[in-house]
Amino acid sequence: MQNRTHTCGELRLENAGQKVKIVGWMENVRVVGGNLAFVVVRDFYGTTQVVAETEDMVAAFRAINKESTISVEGVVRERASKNPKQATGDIEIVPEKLEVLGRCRYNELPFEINRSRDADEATRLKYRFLDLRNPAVKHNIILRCQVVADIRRRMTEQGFLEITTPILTASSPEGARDYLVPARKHPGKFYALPQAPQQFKQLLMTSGFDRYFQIAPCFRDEDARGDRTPGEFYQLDMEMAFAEQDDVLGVLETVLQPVFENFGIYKRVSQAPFKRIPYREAMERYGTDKPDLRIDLEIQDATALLQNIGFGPFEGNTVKAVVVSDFNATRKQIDKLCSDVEVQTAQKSYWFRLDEKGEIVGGIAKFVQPVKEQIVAALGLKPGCFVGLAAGKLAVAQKTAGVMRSKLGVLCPEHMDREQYALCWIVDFPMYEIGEESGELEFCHNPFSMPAGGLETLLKAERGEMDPLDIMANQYDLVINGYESASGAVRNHDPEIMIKAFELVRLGEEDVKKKFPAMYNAFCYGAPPHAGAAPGIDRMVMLLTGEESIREVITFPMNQKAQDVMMDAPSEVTQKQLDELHIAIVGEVEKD
RNA sequence: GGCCGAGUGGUUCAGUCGGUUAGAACGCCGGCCUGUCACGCCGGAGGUCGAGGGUUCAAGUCCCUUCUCGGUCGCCA
Repeated sequence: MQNRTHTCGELRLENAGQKVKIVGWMENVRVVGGNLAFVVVRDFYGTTQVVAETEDMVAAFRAINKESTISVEGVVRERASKNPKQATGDIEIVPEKLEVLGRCRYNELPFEINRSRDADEATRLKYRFLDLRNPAVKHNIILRCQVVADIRRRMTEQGFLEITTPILTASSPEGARDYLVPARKHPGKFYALPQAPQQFKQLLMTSGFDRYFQIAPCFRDEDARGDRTPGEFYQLDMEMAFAEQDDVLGVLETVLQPVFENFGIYKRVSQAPFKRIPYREAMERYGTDKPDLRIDLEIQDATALLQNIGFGPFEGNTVKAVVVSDFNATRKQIDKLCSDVEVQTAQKSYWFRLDEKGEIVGGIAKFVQPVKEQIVAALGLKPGCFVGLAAGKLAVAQKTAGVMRSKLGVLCPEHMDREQYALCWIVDFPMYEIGEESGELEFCHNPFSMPAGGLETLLKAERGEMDPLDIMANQYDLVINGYESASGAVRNHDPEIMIKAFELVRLGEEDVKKKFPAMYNAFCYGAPPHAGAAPGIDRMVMLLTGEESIREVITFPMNQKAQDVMMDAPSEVTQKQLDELHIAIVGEVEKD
């Protein structure tokens, strides 16, 4: 027999009596006596039990280190004692021939395969090839493949073409830090890895490809987070010509809603069309542009009532309140909540409660007491309510209250129905904002978005007939359970509007040409109105699997410092390589 | 770069107020065991307590410095 006849997941009772050959990793040997041992063989598909019944065979298996790859030829037999927990638990193989295919040279592993998730993450990443042998770890990667395949199918069914775009391209002047690649043939010049295929997909639109998508790698040299991998990540990048916002939202609803229903750990999923919440409303009600709608709490304004009660931090400030009914957390939990909020926002937060008798107690109760009747009426308070408070300039108070809201959701399960996917669109983002550093008008997100109302709106702002801060962009984010999961826009395809949009931030035609030469040039040759978006694949799979770390859904992730400890990247290169690239290392550097 | 947390046999952790020979579980090695399936029972090996310095009669424990990892803020059009 040359190849395996069956995988380790497929033998059943009806195979009893057959002569078979399986191959896989020797997961475990349970010796039950001098001439009886049970051996577990694992491959991609499952595990199968092999029973050694002679002294020689027991000794042969015992001589092999666990996790070696072996092949076993033998006869399938019904088990004397079946295991209902195992798919192949009705049968076992009585071996006739045992062969070691790939010896594991170590009898102790860095971690036990089936408990690898308990091991230190640095160790897991260094031995990721072993970590991935764990079916629980492997499962996330398999699911990711299935999700990507499903997305491809649904996009293709809707007439989208998958087109790949260059990985070596030009550095783009805005946004994240670029990864640079020195150009050997052009001393002193660099390619950059794309932060997204943004410009290429817009160029494809001007070329007449009506519907484009790509499961696209994106590269950004920014620091990692639990939900953000450093270096590289994947997006479902898509764009449609002659399309508007509703067309894009409709396509993504058609694609993503079933993905969450079919692959998610939670079976309840928002039905399309998803709720659309204007940016300003989201900030007002949830204190964030990525609200977790699984939490039923909303932020209320308490400025008029509480600003002048003589409590210092409220004076002259906006005051936002989060009311939680039937609150029963402990004082210790409240203190923890406030300190967590402070860590995350660098802002103090305040609180009081209504006890069972309806008396105002705790926190800043003393200050609130004089306006008790008004506040109870205005916020609709009942006995047992908790009121979390945040103060500051409008945006600060909103943001702080928003963080408080999400932490209160976690603290109070009765206000957060966790086991579901709550999807919504945040729409109508402002086009401009006042930059924190510059104090001047700047683009809020990206300059590719079409301002709502087009040229006419920009001209009004220019003439002083409207506040540029009130100009909305045709831009939208998909938010799932509090995670920003996609970002998109109706693009600005009109050079004239583009220039005007840039003029409002003290730039002009020359800057547009310099920053986006290909796109500007292309748009001067007749561009279709177009719109698109880019949902993040990694983050989506993370939500589908319920993982809290994005690294659990990436096959070979880097650590927080953007190092691949398995491959030892980044690493030093030879002087010859540097010379060819005209690169000199200057200053202090860490030596490996 | 700031802040928070962690670092103790191969792995995951415990270690009280600074005080005997630093413990446990899993793994490993040896022995016993004829139906195990997280096999069981008995025995054994395995530790510069991340590193360096300090305080002390005495440091895993207290202090300082530093390294590594994770979380978070900045950052991520």
